[in-house]
Amino acid sequence: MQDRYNVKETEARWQKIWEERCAFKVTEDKSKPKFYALAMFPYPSGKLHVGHMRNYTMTDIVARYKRAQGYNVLNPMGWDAFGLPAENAAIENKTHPTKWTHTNIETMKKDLKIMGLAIDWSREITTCAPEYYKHEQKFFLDFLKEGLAYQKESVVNWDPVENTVLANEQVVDGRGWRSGAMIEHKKLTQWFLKITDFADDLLDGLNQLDGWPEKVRLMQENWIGKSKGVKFKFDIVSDSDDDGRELEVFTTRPDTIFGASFVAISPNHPLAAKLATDRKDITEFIAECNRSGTSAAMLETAEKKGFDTELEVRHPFVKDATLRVFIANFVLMDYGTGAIFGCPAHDQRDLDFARKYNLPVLPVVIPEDKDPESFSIGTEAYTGGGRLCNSDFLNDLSIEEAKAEIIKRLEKAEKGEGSTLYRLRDWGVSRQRYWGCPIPVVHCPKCGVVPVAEKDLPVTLPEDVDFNESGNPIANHPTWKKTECPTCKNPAERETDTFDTFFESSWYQFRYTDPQNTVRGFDKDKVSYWAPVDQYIGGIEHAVMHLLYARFFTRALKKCGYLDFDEPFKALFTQGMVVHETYKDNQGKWLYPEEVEHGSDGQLIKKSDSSPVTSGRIEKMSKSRKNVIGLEGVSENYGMDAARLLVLSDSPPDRDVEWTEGGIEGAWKYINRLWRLVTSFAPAKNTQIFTERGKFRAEKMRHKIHCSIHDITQDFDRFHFNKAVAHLHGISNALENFKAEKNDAVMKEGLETLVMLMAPIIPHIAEELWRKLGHEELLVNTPWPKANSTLLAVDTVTVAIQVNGKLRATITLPKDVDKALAEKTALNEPKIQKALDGKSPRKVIVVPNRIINVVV
RNA sequence: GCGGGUGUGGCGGAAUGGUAUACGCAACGGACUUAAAAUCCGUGGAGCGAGAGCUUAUGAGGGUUCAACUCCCUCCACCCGCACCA
Repeated sequence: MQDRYNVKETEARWQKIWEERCAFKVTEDKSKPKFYALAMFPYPSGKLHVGHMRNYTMTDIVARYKRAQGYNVLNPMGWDAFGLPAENAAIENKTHPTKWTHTNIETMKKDLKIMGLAIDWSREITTCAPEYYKHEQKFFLDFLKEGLAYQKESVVNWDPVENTVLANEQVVDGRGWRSGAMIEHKKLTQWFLKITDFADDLLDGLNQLDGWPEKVRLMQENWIGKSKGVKFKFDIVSDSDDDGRELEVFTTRPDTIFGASFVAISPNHPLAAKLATDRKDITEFIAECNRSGTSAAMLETAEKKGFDTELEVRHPFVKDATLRVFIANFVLMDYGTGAIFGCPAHDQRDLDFARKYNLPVLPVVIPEDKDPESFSIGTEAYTGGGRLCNSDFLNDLSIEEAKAEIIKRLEKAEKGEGSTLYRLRDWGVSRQRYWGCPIPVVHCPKCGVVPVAEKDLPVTLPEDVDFNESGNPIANHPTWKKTECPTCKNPAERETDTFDTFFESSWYQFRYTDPQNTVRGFDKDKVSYWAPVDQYIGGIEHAVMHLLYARFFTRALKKCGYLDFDEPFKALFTQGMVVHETYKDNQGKWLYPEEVEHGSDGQLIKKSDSSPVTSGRIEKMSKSRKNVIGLEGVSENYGMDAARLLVLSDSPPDRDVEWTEGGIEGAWKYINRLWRLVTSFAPAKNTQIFTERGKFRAEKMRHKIHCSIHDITQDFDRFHFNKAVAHLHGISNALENFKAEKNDAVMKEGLETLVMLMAPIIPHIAEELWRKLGHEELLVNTPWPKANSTLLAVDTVTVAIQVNGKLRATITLPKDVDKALAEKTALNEPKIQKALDGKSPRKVIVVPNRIINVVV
């Protein structure tokens, strides 16, 4: 028996052996079923901490488990290397983004390697490398040809002090995060991808994605936001009446037209701009609206404000009735026509607006059981069903009938038409930033926008840029943008915008299938063999944007002939985060967990000066709050197996898990228990004879062993890793108790099964114990155990007996016993007799092998 | 504001509408030890009771059912996303 498990030496040794034997390197092999397991790749932000571990551990389990089941498993890793933090670091630490990014990648790769993941490192990709991004520049040129990319004006957050475009997260309370200046809305010509061309297809495709969580599909469905309604035109009342100006609105509730009490347009509506030309107060109101950020959350939470333009429109169905036109800050130019009519009685926002500006509120839909005379609207709009009233020719119709009637009349009068609208907007991919992939087009004074010739790709980023100047460093570069027009050869300028970093992450899953290809993004045969990804694992925060963009990109690539399928990710799992307590010192500064300890009285104190420390909320591990646990320390003291075990134990994989000192201690103790259990096994050489009782216990043990195989296999298939850990405890506890039986054959079967079952979760110690049990072949090359169905079967079951739904007794019955016999046995049970207290049962419900409920 | 989710012992959590609290952590009692740590054995929702046992409990409040953590309605709290963070 070995006395102690040397975790550091053991983990390092097996990682070396796996690497030396290229255990996880894969190539296309048509003789085996393939399995593509993918973890969302990391942004190289600095150091890896245990908060990052969960995603990789779960993907690793899937990869190892599927491999044991005989699949040819692709499990790659790479770096989502473009992004804003690199530019912030450049400004703050004067480090060039290239250097900062590559240094971080190096550190994080080292961290990833000590986790002992079953990754094919030969396929590593880095998105900021020209070898990677040149292919997406080619894709963009293809998208241009296919009409999937185009330019239009769109609004950005503009910091007038820094002369730069700000991300929504860089706008704090309407001000730039660094300059503190009030931000402005500025219109820029930007590149867009036509994701809306695929709106219906992306929506329909969700039905086929049965390997995705229902909630993510719902979120995408809502994001696409298909809604049927009608677009129609109001005539604008004007003094010089004959110019016949019109205002087009979109509504999903044309049935409520008789309840309309105002019309509202977006501050960015062309009509608003037109009115502003000779009205200073309107210009000011629009400017005020534009001083909040551009994000939906900011716009929607801002106080609802309107400006009465004094303009009026004619009601389309009520002769001589007019509606006032407001400019309102809650009407979005991007959605519909940028103009709406407000029906306060049946829309809460319209009602709030109407009350504020004293506009009429007329109910036009009332619940079936209400009387139109007495029905009135207070502070809450009525959005339910019912029939029409106060609506002329619509009266007494249902909502659906009324909608149809209005559409019919509008179409007949050529004033409008039924139309389907999507909330989904085209994907704006232009970013006025340095650290991204350059958009490969040239602006020529004569030819206009001209794509860069394919032979001239990649358009690489200039290295010598200045981050101290305000504005976009590429645009500021003295020479980089100067080029000649690919068509007319006259002097021209390069596009200085770069791609949104979601561009890189929209196709990286395909690049992994052919990472070294210099000619094209990936080979069609290779992508056809490996893709789509069979199991994708990542955070719920990517539920909509990244995942929707990647789904769109796949369709766009299909249209350009790169591949033959629509969906990039067959199955998706969204894992919860690792959370940790936060600490602040008496100055209110965040402290790292290692700076804090418990004082003699149990209070938290700062190690350096014993000053008091307050513990804050348990939050997602993040550098800014310093509640991070580094990997090295954990690896040094407990090993990665213990860490992997901790992030999987207890909490279900899709919920958060808390990292605590006690938790890692507990995991470490269990690792050691497993070590002692297996290494203390010393088979006797002589033949053993067992008593009847011993044979019975051995039978029980074998039943437990095979139940464990069955349970844990099922747990892995269903992503119930926390239950797999619980079931591992189950079998190891049973084996510990069984030790006393001295039954070597059954004990060996049990221990070997245990080691095979633990392998995907805690691979290092499993490999070590497998060797200790006398196996020469690597455990990573050993097939997954199969449960013996005859050993799984049981002949008796415990059945609960309830009286009026309350548990009164349990009895043991033969499995699948006759219902009548079960009922009779239950009623004869003394405890039941007592509970019945002489009353006779009115009804007895027998659920076979489970429960019997006696109703009196 | 809109959309999506979560809520069960002291703690993390388990439970095809069918014995609520599996498994683990912490705690307590015991063994070993000069002692401690480690390890091993045992106890354990809460309340009442000497005890057999009874009552009560899955965020709050209603409902459906022989039976509800599970299904339905209302509410509360927290978390995620909202299009230039990744």
